[in-house]
Amino acid sequence: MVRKSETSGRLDDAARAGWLYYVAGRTQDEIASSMGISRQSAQRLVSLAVAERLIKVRLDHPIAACLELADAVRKKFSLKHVEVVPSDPGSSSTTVGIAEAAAAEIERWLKRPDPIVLAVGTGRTLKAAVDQLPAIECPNHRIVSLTGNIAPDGSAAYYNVIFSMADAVKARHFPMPLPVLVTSAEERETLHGQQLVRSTLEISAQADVTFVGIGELGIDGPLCVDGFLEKDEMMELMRNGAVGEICGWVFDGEGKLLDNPINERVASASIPSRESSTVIGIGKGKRKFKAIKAAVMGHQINALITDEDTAEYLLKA
Amino acid sequence: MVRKSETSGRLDDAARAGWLYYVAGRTQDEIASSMGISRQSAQRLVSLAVAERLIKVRLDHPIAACLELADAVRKKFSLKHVEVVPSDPGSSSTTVGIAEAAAAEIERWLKRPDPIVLAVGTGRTLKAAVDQLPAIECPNHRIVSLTGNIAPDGSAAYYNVIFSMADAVKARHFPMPLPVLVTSAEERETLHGQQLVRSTLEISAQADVTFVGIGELGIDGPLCVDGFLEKDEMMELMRNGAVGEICGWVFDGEGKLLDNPINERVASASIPSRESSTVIGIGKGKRKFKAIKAAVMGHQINALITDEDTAEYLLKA
DNA sequence: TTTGCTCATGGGCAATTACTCACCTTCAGG
DNA sequence: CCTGAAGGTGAGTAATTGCCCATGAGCAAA
Repeated sequence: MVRKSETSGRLDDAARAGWLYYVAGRTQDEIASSMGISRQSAQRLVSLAVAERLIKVRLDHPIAACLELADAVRKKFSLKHVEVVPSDPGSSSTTVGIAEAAAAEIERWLKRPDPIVLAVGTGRTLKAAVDQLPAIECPNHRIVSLTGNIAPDGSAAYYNVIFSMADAVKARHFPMPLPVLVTSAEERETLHGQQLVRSTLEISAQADVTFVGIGELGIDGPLCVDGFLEKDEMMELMRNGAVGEICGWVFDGEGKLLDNPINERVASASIPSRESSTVIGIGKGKRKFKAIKAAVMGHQINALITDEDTAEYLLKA
Repeated sequence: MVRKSETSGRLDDAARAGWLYYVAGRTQDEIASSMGISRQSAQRLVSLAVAERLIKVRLDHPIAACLELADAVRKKFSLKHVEVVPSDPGSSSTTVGIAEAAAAEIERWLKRPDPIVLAVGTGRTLKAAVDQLPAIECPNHRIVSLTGNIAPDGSAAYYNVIFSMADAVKARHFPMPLPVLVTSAEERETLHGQQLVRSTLEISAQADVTFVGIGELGIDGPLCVDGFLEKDEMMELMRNGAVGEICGWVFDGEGKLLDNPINERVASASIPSRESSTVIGIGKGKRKFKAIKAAVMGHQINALITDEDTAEYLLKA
C-alpha cells in the first residue's frame, strides 16, 4: 500500500479489492476505507479486476449452458434475439420446449402497452406454441396471418394458426383468405389485387414482430404431408437445391429464395422486413437442421427460438 | 412458461436472470424487459440466484502479500502446501474466503485424470467449502468420510459434509455409518469390526488427499454446540491441555493427540498418513488460532488453507 | 527548464441497485 | 365460506455504483 507505481502492485490491489467486493461482499466505501484509498479508486480497482478477468463468475444451473449457446448463436449469425431451451433427449417431439418458450415470447409482445402488429406464419410448431397461450385481452394490437387459410382441397387449413390464436387472444385479427399455393403467378396477382387481400397484405408489411415456423423439405415435410406439393414437385425442388421453407417460400442452402415456378405460385405475404422488424423463427430437431441453418444464414429470419442440439449444430456448421 | 408458480421454474428464472446480470453484464432493467417482468422482480431473481448459490465467484490472482505469508508459513512448519486468502476486517464469519479457496482446491483434485481417493472430515468451514462446489462428474474418484454421520440424538448429523458433496460431485462416495463419539473403546472396536465400516476405514486409509476442518475447543466450540460433549467433559478436557480437534480427535497445544478417555471413544477413522498423503486443514479466525497452530506444529495436517490474520499469528507465535 | 504526454486521483452527479412497505393472490385448515 | 400464513408484486426511497471531468504528479523529449 505504500508503493503504488508498480504495475503488479496495482493488479494485486485490484485483486484484493475485487476479492473484498465479490467474495466478501463489502461495499466500495468499506473497501476504500480498509485499503486507505478513495471510494472512486476502490471502484476503479474493482472494475480493473473485472477487466483483467481476475474475477471469474460461474453459474451452476443447466440453463446456463442454454444461455451461452444462445449468445454464441446470436453473435455468429448477427441475430437480434436467440432463445435456446434444453433438449429433451428422450423425446422425439419437434415442439416440446420451444412451443412453451415461443408462447412466452408471444405473450411478452402482446403485453406491451403500445399497439403493435404481430404477424404469424404457419406450421405445427407455431400451432403448438399458440396452443400454450393463456387468454389475453389486447384490443390495441393487430394480429395478421402471412399465409392463406385454405387447404388444397378447399377446406380451412388446419395449421393456419391465426384462428387458434384468436381463441385465446382478444385482438383484431386478419386472416388471409387465400390458398397457400395458387396455380400460377398471374392468379396470384389477381388474388392479391382484391381489396380484402390487399389490406391484409398492407397490414402484414407493417408487422412489428413476426413468428414463423421453419419447415424442412422432403416427402415427409409439411408441404408434402399437407398436400400442397406433389411428391415429384418436391423432388424437383430438392434437385434445385431447396432445403427449407417459411410460409411456403422455398429457399436454398444459403437461405436465398429460389427463383423457380413454385415460389412464383406462393400466395403468402412476403416475410416482413428483417431490417425494420423482428422476425422470429421457431424450430428444432435434426430434420430441420439444414433448413434452420439456411434461414439464419440468409437472414430470412433475424431471431430464433430453438433447442440445445440445434444450437450446437448451428455453431459447428 | 405461461404458468409461473412452479418452484423449479422460479429457480430457472433466477438462473437466467443471474446469468444475464453477472455473465452477460446486462442491467436489471434490461433483464426485466427481456424477461417481461418488473425491474423489482428482476432484482429479486438476481438476489435469489446469489442466495441459492447458483452464482459462484472466484478470484484468480495470487495476491503478493498473501503469497509471501503462505510461503513463510509453509517453510516455518514444513508443510506441503499453504494457501492464504485476504482477511476481511469487517467480517466475523469463520468461512468467508477460505471456503471458496478450499472449494477451488477440492475442484483441482477432482479434476485430476488419474483416480484418487479423497477423504473429508467435518465442520462448518468444510461444509461451506463443499457448498461452493460446482457440479462435477468424476466417476473415477472415490470420496470417503472420515467421520460418522450420526448425531448424538440419532439423527443424521448436519455437518457431515459427504452428503452435501454427493449432491454436487458425481463420484462413488462412502459415508461412515457411525456416531462421532461412542460410549467406550470396546464399543468402538465392535463397530469398527463390522464389514461395512471396515471397508470404509480401509478406503479412508488409502486417501490421496484429505480435507478437514480444524475445530477449537471451549463451550462455544463445535463439539459442545453440536452436543457431542457435555460442558463438564469439555472443561475437563481443557484442564488436561486440549486446544483443538480434527474429526473429533482432540490434541494438545503441541498438536499431540491426547491419551484420554475422550479420544478412546472417537469413532472417526484415523487421520490419513501425513507421510504419504496430503492432509489439508481449513480454518481461520482468532478463536481457532491456538488450535490451528497446534495442528500444524504437531503435523496433524501437512497443508493449510487460512487467512492473512491467522497466517500472521502463526508466524509470530 | 520547459513542454507535452500519460495516467491516477477525487469530486460531483446520474444511473443503477437494494430495501422497505403495503397490498394481493393462493392455499391449507377450521 | 372464512381466515391466516406464506410468498409474490409494484411503488417509493435510500444506498450504492459508474462515469465524466478537471487536476496534478511523473517523466521523457525538446
